[in-house]
Amino acid sequence: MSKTTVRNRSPRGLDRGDILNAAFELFVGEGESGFSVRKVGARMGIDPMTVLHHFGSKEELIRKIADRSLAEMTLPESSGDWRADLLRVAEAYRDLARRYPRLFHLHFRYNATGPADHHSSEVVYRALLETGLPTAEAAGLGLAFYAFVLGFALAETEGLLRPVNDVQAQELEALDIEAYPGTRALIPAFRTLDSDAAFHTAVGAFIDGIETRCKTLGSQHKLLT
Amino acid sequence: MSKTTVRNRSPRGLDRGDILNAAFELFVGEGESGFSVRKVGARMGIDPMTVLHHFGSKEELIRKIADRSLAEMTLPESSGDWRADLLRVAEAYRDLARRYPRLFHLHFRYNATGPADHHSSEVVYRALLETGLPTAEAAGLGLAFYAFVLGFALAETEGLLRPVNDVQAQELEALDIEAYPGTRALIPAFRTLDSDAAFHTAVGAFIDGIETRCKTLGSQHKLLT
DNA sequence: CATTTATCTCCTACACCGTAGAACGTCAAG
DNA sequence: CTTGACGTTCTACGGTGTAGGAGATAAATG
Repeated sequence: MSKTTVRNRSPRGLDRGDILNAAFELFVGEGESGFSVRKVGARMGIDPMTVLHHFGSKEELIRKIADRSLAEMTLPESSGDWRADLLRVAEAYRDLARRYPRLFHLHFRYNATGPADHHSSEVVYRALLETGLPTAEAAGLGLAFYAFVLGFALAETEGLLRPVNDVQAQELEALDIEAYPGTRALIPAFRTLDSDAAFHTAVGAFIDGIETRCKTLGSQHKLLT
Repeated sequence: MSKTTVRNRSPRGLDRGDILNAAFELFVGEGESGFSVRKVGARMGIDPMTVLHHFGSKEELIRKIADRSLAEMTLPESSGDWRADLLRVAEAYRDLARRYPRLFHLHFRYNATGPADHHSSEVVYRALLETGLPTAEAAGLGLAFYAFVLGFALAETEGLLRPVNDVQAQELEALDIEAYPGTRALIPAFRTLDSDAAFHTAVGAFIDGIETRCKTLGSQHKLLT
């Protein structure tokens, strides 16, 4: 019955987990462009090919790195208050993005292929089912909520929600006031932008919109019965 | 006055735009991982270093590629109906993502550093100002809307909104029904997922939520005066 | 015990990458 | 014509992922 023998301790005391840790740290520290299998090997004092032997390819190693960071996320359980649950999931992802900004874009690349982190998505789906929406809408809105949260978090790590500095403000001031009145009017707001406030307002708006949708469908349902 | 002499026709009839076109096609066809300066040179029958001479570095060439795809986007003008305007901007980005799926993630990377495509963001900002929200909220919600739209579009290109196939469905069926009742209940909905519907429902919900926010602030304002 | 077998680790080698630096050719201006 | 700026190419360097094979080591089997 020992077709696949997996050693828990390798000859040189190397553990897959140790290599993954080193790779994780390198990725977190240097970003994807500065990440290489050879550097991981160098950090561990082992041959690069040993790294690849344990993970198959660079691609799969990076996937494991992404999984590892997801595992560090502390997710709330469903509480029965679906609005609060959605907000907490969003906050959890945002926290993760802020903790590992150079890593976060991976969750778009890999989570996408199939819901890997079932735990957090379960919270989202359960919350949406609690609203009483039909399953088709709950599924679509659940995934869209996911995409929204990931999008906001990624945009934030990429700097989109940082207050604009003097140089950027002057660039915006240079825009034609006839063609860009809205942008011009908002320049002071961009300078003092509060990303926390933007996050909570936006997530709150989305949640409010879901609630509105429930009421709309609810009243339609009433009319039909 | 001819301090900087820029030839409109180079010795071999090469145009910066032609190189950019070739690079663009290569990127669209092969994706970022299959993209290289050397391949661009090969496609044009020129030395790779000539490519770099015109664009400075691979990084900047990719930035130009991203700009180029943005330029192809057809954006609506502000119509006075802010809800319709927001929806149209969202649709425009979603279209762009579907047209160039291997390219779209670049907009997260580069647009983020500063609102490059002022035209589309102007439509968004003007729409939000029309709602009567205070400028601080309009700015935050505008950027969040942007992030949401980019996030949805990127998630869609990465496959997050595709209907799950038999294999994926079986993976989900294997989840513990006690721990994952929500996910399990939605499996049929995931199999027949309609990404168009999800998009419109989600964007609609966000817009509804913004409207709710307006009313809330409006009534508060009434109370104070 | 000895022997086989599976696994781990390392080495070498290959094809590819971005790009610095210098050389060369070509064109417009003086 | 001379001069100088610019476009193009060549060469070379240090880096990359990883295929293939050779040893080393431990466990399974006789």
